[in-house]
Amino acid sequence: MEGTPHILVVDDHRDIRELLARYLDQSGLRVTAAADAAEARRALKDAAIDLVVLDIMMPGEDGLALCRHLRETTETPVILLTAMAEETDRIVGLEIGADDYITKPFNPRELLARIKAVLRRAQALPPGRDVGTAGRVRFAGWTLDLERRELLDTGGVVTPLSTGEFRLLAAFVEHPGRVLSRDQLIDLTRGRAAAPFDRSVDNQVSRLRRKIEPDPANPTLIKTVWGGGYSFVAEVERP
Amino acid sequence: MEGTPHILVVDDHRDIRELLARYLDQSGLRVTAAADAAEARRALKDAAIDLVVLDIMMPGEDGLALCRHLRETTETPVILLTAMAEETDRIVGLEIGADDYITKPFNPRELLARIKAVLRRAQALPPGRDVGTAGRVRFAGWTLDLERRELLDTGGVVTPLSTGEFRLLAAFVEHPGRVLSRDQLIDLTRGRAAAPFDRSVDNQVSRLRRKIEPDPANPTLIKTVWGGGYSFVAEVERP
DNA sequence: CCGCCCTGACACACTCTGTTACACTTTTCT
DNA sequence: AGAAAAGTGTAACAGAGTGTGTCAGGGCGG
Repeated sequence: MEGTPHILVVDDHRDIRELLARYLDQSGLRVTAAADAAEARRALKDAAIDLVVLDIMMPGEDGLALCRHLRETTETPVILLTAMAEETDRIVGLEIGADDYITKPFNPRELLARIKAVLRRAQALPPGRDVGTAGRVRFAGWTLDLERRELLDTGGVVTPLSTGEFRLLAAFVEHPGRVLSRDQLIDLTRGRAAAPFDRSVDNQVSRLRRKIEPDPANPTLIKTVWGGGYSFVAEVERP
Repeated sequence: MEGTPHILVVDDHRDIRELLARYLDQSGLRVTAAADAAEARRALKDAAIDLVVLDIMMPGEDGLALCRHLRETTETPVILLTAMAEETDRIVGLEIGADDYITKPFNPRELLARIKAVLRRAQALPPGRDVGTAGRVRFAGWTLDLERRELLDTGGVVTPLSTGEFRLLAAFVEHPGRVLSRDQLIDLTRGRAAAPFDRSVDNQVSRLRRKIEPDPANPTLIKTVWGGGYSFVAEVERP
């Protein structure tokens, strides 16, 4: 998220859409407006949207469906607009993964406050798209090139990694020292939920250890946390 | 945060406090209640709190002050309770760093939905250097590396600790000289409540003593407090 | 001194994890 | 396109980590 945050407003009511766009624009945010889900998807594809304000009551594709899709495929925060203070709608919205919601009629100032709150929370999140900052990281003598997806040893020789191994290692490198559950690792590496008795992570970890651990039988880089998951304990340097 | 999330409810009104505690408890969460900021601070110190529900209108230390303190010193999410739908209060609350707020009177179901939403977000992993207050501590010749989850003797040789042993030792090191009940230890090490006749802590203490005590039969580091729990009496240095 | 409760130690059952093998899918090569 | 290779998920087994039950020993109150 560089410079001014870019907000996408999705609402089929032209007056509300334009009112919001103008107000947010005057408040120093960049705004793109969309009248339906299709337009919204186009905007999300073309621009680097930082946050979506979404009316859930829309003709055609439902707002909730779009919200769900957003949550499944991206990290972009969503604030829902609900037409009425229908409580079940609210709860469904939050459970579907929206970051916040606000009921019409609402005060633009309050919406702005919520936008800022959500953006502040999301600011710590990775700028998934701009690979420019990805670059290289070093740990325990290894160098991982996140752009070229290559792992180099001290001599600069490439150690081949499969896609899954690379993603797993990248996930670890992005969260050093933190215990990551199998659920979280599956989410980070493949963006989907885990199956009930999913052992695939164990397998990938085992394969990765064989490639990067000095002694795979006594791991010093990827530690197992019994009943919790795995933790990448190596010191990570970002140049 | 593993196991059931532990919620701290802070409200000076006894009826609201107990109503909330009961409702959240029945919803499968663990709950601790506090009547004022002092109690709240104590609870935050003693237990591993995952989220705080905080009334901002309280006698003595202001709720907002406690909120600010939380945000400055920890990552624990906060949901504010505001007595009236005073808009400025709302915005001030969000800008102070609360993760959400709800105005009284409120529906417990909605609060529950918000709690779940905030917890889900908190679990969504801000990347990067998020190791918290980790580091190294030294005691009685041992060095415990909280990041790498390793225990080193005077010669720098690693003494293998299981996950449970490491967590127990970490809990002791974080609260030196303090008597910790079995309940508290289970909360701190596994984030869940204790079973009625839980002897697992005794067992873990026994196993840990065998590894770190010079003479496990006469413990000098982990002292037993008859009828109270255990106390880590070694001097802890944090560099 | 005696009964009671709490604690330490041990054994065992159970759960979780590492590894291997293999089937299935995807990619690469010809 | 088909065949070969690599990558990946599932199943199975062995081993380590952990919780529970039991018994013995020691503190505490009578």
